[in-house]
Amino acid sequence: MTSAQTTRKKRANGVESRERILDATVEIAGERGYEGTSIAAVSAKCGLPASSIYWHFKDKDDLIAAVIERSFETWLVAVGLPGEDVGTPLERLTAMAANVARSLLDAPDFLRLGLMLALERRPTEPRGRTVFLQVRAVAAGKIAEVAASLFPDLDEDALRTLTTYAVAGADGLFVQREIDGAAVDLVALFELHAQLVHDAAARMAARSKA
Amino acid sequence: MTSAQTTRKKRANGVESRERILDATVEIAGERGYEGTSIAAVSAKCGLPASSIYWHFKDKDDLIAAVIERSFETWLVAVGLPGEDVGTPLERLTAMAANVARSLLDAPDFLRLGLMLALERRPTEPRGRTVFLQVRAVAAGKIAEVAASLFPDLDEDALRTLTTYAVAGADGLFVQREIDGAAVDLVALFELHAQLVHDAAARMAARSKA
Amino acid sequence: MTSAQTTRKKRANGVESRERILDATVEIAGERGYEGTSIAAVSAKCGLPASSIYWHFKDKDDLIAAVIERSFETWLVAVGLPGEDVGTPLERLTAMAANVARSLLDAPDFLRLGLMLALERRPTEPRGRTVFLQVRAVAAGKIAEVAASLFPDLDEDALRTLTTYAVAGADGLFVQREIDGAAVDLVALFELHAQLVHDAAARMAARSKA
Amino acid sequence: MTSAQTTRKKRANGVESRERILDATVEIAGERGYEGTSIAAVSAKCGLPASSIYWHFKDKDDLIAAVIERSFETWLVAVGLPGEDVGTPLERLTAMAANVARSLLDAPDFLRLGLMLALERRPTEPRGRTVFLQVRAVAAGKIAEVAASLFPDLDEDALRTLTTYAVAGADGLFVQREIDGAAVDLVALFELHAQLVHDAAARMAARSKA
DNA sequence: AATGAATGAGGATTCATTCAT
DNA sequence: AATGAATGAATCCTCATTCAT
Repeated sequence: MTSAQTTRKKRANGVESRERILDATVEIAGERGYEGTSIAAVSAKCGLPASSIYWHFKDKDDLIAAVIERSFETWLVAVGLPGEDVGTPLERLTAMAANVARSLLDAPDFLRLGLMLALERRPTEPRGRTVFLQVRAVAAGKIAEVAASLFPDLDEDALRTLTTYAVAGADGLFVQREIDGAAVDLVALFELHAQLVHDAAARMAARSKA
Repeated sequence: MTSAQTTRKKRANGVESRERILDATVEIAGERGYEGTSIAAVSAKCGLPASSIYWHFKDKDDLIAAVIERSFETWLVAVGLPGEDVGTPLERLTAMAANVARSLLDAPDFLRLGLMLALERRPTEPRGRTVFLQVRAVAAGKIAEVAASLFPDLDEDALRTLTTYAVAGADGLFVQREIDGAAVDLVALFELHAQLVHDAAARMAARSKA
Repeated sequence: MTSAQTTRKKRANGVESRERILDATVEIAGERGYEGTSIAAVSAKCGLPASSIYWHFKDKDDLIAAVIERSFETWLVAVGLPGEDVGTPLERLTAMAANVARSLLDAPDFLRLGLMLALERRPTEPRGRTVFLQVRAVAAGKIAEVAASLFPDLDEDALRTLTTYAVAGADGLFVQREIDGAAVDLVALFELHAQLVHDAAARMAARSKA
Repeated sequence: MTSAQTTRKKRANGVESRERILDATVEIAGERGYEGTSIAAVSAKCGLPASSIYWHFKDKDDLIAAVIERSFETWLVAVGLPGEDVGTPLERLTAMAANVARSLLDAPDFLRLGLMLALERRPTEPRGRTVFLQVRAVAAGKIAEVAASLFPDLDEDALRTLTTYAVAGADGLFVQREIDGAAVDLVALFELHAQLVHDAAARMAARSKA
């Protein structure tokens, strides 16, 4: 423990301040979206003056993009890796879906905030939206990978359709959960989703082969 | 040409003004969401001064709620009635889904705006959000009705699960279309969705009977 | 009872509307003063649209002046005439003071509103202020009359000083009552005031005579 | 001349800005009361933009309360301490009254503004009104102290009555001066007031003793 | 690494008033 | 005698951002 820490307790810990700002922003942006997130509100919530926020982030856009980035990374860790390659394709898909569902129960802010941004169509697209779409493309890529490895016979078109449908379903179920809260059994619905996607993939793969 | 038309814009017709305001608001709110919709922007787009907007609507909340209500009604008309009772359940479901998909390509304002509001969690819920959720419940009800008539053996639990899944899928696909634009073949994806929901329903009904 | 009154109940009774507007204005202006009184608020309270208020009154200034005038007239009736010429000067003064005090217990709006206006110093004096000052001059004149008749030896200077002091005391006690409410025994204080003014008058008259 | 003075007005001194805002507000609020005081007008008079005013004061309420507080403190200094304990009670009371009268000729802003606020009865009491009433209670307390020391025989009831009467008289005379301007010899009237209060006190003390 | 103070633009909303009907 | 609709100016206040320290 340095003397600076003991006596002042506030001797400039840049990293910690940055983190405090992001924490505050996540909370507010998750509540009120992009426009609804004001620097003043973030400042009030994190205790640092507004001008300090500008020391850590170029502008509001930058701040929100950073929030999405950080939240996505956190989520990626929470979902975990695809897991071992055991069981039938259906078993493996179902396990993965349940895993994702559980990770979404903590309502990752990047998804809620990102979807809000994605639905907007403002002339100058916020950087946060771009980040979200990239991040989402990464996720879609992983899904496509798994699908391709489980059903090698799928042609490219079918693969894209399935991936789109799989991601869309995940989004929709997440929205449902946001709206109806605990009344929605997210894990069960994701398992159902996995099964239906699996069936569709099997059918498409069979047709492709023929 | 009446004198009213000649004098132009002065001493105007209340109903028409109201409509003009709603038209302008739909456009802006669809683009920028709740907070991003400024009364000044609406005023600029519809040509009426901001103070006149307040003659027709109590406040911004009221205005946006009205927009959602009207847009939903327009959409309901656009989707049309469930259609005739012909064909197999699968054919009928697929036709309905395609219908919904097409209607969403045209008049999706209430959905985009509504989803944005639904994703927010602000402490004092905007009236627009409430309206959207009600309106959405109406839509879910209709779906449940159709499902119950096509698969009378479904128990209540299965019915609720299926409805939730069907609505969630629709939301998700709509979001996908908003994000990726024309690259997404909304009609095809809705047809796929209809098929998967149908298969799931058939399976559940069979299990229920047994 | 005419058929119009029976069937419609709202067949244009100008006088009654005017009265309703004044009633509403008195309440609001008494609460919030001149600037705080908005036509919209008056309209909301009396049920008539704002434009109707402008049918009855030229503008806001006119409306408020009318309120003060009417309230003063009501009050004049409530105070009543100076009463019979019986008893010693002190007795008569005390009786008058008690009378005034009792009339002020209903907190006549013209006084509260008038004092608010009187304390303002805006560049263009509201007509309501002028009306109040006139009305107040009338009241001061009556007091001077009584004093002159009770103490004929008072010279003009002394008379003016006494009148000013008497009126000022009344104002001050009224303000006190407004601030502290029922905790102030207005009648007792007015009686004390009457006695002190009486003593001062007697002393001055004696000095004048000498 | 320091660089700060040369750059002029930029990168300014917080305390001084605050003071400038208060100065401007005192002038305007003294003229037009609470509602009549617009932030835009204050901004114009003090040279700082409206948004800067909000850096120093939470809102208009806060600003006006601060004005009253400061003006009262200024006034307290201007009235000065009760002075030395010399002369008869009457002489001392008269000297104090003249002192107060003179101070009211100079720095009466808090009183004029405060009385305006005191006369209002709006549902949500402005903080400025609360501050004024507190401040006024302090003043009344000092008067009661002096009275008690000059007439130790006064019982509590008499003391309260006298204090109320003394304060009310001061208010009323101040109002009179505001209305009639220089035509009112405030010092002379305060001396008369002091004498009458003195006589009343003496009488009450005698009665109390008996 | 931080922050007190400032600022112009813009936010929603209310104002007193008008006028055709 | 009354009113629905409109309107420009003003209201209070918040916005994102800057910059000297």
